[in-house]
Amino acid sequence: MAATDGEKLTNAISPVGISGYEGQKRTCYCGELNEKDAGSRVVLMGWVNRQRDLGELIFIDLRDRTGMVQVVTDHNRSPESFRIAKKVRSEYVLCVSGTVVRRAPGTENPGSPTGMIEVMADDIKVFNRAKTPPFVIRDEAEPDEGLRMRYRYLDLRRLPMLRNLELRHKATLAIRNYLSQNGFWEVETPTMTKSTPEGARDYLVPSRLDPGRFFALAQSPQLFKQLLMVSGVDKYFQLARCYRDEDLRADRQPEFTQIDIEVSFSDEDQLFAVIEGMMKHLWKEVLDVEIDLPFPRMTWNEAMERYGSDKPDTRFGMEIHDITGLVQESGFMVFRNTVESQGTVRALCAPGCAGMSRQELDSLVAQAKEFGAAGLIHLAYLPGGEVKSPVRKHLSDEEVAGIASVTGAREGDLVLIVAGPFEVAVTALGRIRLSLGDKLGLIPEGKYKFLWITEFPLLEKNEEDSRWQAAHHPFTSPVARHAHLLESEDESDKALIRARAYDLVLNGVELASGSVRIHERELQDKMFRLLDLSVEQAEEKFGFLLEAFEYGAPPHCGIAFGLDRLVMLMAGVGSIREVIAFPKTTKATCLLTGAPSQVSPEQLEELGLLRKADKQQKTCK
RNA sequence: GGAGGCGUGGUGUAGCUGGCCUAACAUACGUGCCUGUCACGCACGAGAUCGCGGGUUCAAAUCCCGUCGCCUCCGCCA
Repeated sequence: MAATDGEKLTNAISPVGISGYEGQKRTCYCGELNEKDAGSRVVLMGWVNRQRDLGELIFIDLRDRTGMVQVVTDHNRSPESFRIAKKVRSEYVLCVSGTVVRRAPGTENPGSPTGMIEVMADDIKVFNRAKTPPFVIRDEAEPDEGLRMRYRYLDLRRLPMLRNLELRHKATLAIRNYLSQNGFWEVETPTMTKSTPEGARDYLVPSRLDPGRFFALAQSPQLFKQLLMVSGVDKYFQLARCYRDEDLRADRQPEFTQIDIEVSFSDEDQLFAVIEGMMKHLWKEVLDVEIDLPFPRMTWNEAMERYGSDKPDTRFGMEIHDITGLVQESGFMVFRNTVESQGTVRALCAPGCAGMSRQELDSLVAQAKEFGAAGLIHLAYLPGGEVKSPVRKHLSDEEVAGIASVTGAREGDLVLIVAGPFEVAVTALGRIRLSLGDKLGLIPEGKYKFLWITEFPLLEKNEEDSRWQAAHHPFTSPVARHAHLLESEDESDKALIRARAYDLVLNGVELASGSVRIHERELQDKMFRLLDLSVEQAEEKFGFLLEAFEYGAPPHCGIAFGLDRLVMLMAGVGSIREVIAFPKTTKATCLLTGAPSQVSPEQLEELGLLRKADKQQKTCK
C-alpha cells in the first residue's frame, strides 16, 4: 500500500545509509559496456532494475538510459558492498564502483547486449531509496495507459520509451542540420497571437492589460511564415508548437509540433526536392535506412479513384475499380438507378475471401454503412466457377464475368461493390480496403511508402451552412489551367477547381501538407469573393497579411509536417502519445499535473473574467 | 455531438448464463533460506467491501439504470 511504503521510507532506520553526491564521476553508461572493457575499472550510476539475492551471492541489474548491466557482489570480496546490496530494492538509485570482468564460461547471457560481461562491485553507494512503483518498470510490461500517464516519469524510465525520446531528439536534430545546410533559417513566431475565425477551435488566453480581450494560442505559424517571406527571409523553418481545441485521437493531441517550412521564389518541384532530400537524410541518419527518390506523385483524383482516400496506403494493392460502364443497364435496379442519377459503381477484389461467413459479410456491410455507403453488395467467385451473391439473379452472366475481369477476381475471391455518389462510394470502399488489408495481413511491416498527393480541390462545401470554404486555406493558389473557373457563373464549376496544394503521405498517414500561396492581390480578392468574404471581413480577419502583400510579396510556397506523426512512424508505434514525453488524455487533460485546473476568483478578477460582485457571491457560497 | 471496448489486491488477468466467491491465478511486496542468477528458486506471510451511486432479488463482482475515468472509431481537426 502506498501509505505503508511512505512510512517505511521515512521511519525505517536506514540499513544502507544514503550517500550524497560528492563529485564521484561516472566513467561510463551501463548499456555501453562490452567485452572490450574487461579488466577496466568503472563507476556506474543508475537505477536498480532488479536484485537477485542468492544468499552468499547477489546480482543487481543496474539500468540507465543506455541499457542494463549485471553487477555482482559476493560477501568474501567486498563485505561492505555485499551488505548494502542485500538491502537494495527495485528502483533504488545507486553508484557502483567495480571492475568489468568477462563472465565465466557457461554463465554468459546471450539474451542481453551486455551479457558477456558483468561488473564486480567493490563499492556501492545508495543515492536514494524508492517506494515500490505503482507498476513494474520493465520493457515488456504494459500497464493501463491512464496509470502510465499519471506516473509518466516512471513510464519514461522504461527503455522503449527512452528510445522513443532519443529517436525524437535525433530526428529533430537531423532536420535542423539538414535544413540549415540547405540555407534555411529557423525563426520563432508568436504562440500568443490573434484568434482566427475559421479552422479549428482556438485555445484562448485572456489579456490582463486589456480586459475582455483575448489572445489565441497559434493553431500554426501560417500567417507569420508568409510575412517572413515578405520580409525576405527567403528560406524559413521552425519546429513550432501548435494548439487546436478539437477532439483527440491516437494521432491527435491538443498541442503538437509542426516542422513548418516556407520558401520564396520556388515552385512545387523545387520544394518537393528539398523535402525529399530531408526525408532521405532523416531516414539515413536516424534509422540507417535508404529510401528511394524521387517520391511518386499522384493527383488527388487518382488517389480517390484508386484507393478511395487522399492519403492512400500504397504498401499493398487491392485497388478500387470502376464498373459503372459495365452495370449501367443492369437488371439490378440499385446499379441502374445510381448510374442514372450521375452516381458511380465501384468495386474491389478481396483475394481469397469467397468463403467469408455470413457474420463477416454482415460486419463488412455495417462498416460500409458507417462510412456513409447506402449498402455493400458482394459477389463470391467460388472455386469451381459458381458465383454466389444475394443479387446474382439480377445480374447477367456478362456482368458477372465483366466484373471479374475488371477487378481481376479469380475463383476463391470476393468482390465488394458500392454504388453511390463518387466520393461516398470510393471512400467507403477505401475504408473497407484498409480494414481488410489489415485483417488479411496484406500490409507489410518495415516498408516505407512515401507518396505526394497533388492537386487537391481548392474549395469544399461546408456541410452546415453549405457555403464554399477553402479546403486548405484561403491563400492557396488554384492551378493555372483552372484560374478562369474562379469567375465562372456555374456553381458546379467550383467543385472542379484544383489547387496547387499537396500532401506528403507515408504508409497511409498524412505526414505533411502545404501549398503554393497566392501572392497577387487581384487573385486574392477573387478568392475572397469566391469564399463569400467581403472586403471588410477579409480586412478584419487577415488585414495585416493583405496589407503586407501590398509592399512587394515574392512568390512563395511551403509545407508543414506533423512532427509527432513523423516520429511515431519512425518509431513504429501506434500512437503519438508514445513519442510525446507528457501527453494528454483523449479528454485533453493531463493526469500527471491535473491540468486543466480551477483558478482562484482573484485570478479571474484580475483577468477581467469575473466581476467583483460575482466574486463576492462566489466566496459567500 | 455519436458508437463501441475496458474498469476486480500494488500491477496484469480469471470469475461476470446471479448462490458452492469466506473472490482465484500470476507477478510485485514483506520475512526467512540458498555462491552463478539473469522472469533465479524454495518456504511462509500480508494485501481487494470487485471504479462510484442507485435499483431488481431471499441473495449482486455477476442483471438493470445512471455516473466517472481510460482507450478506439465516426463527426470535428482552414
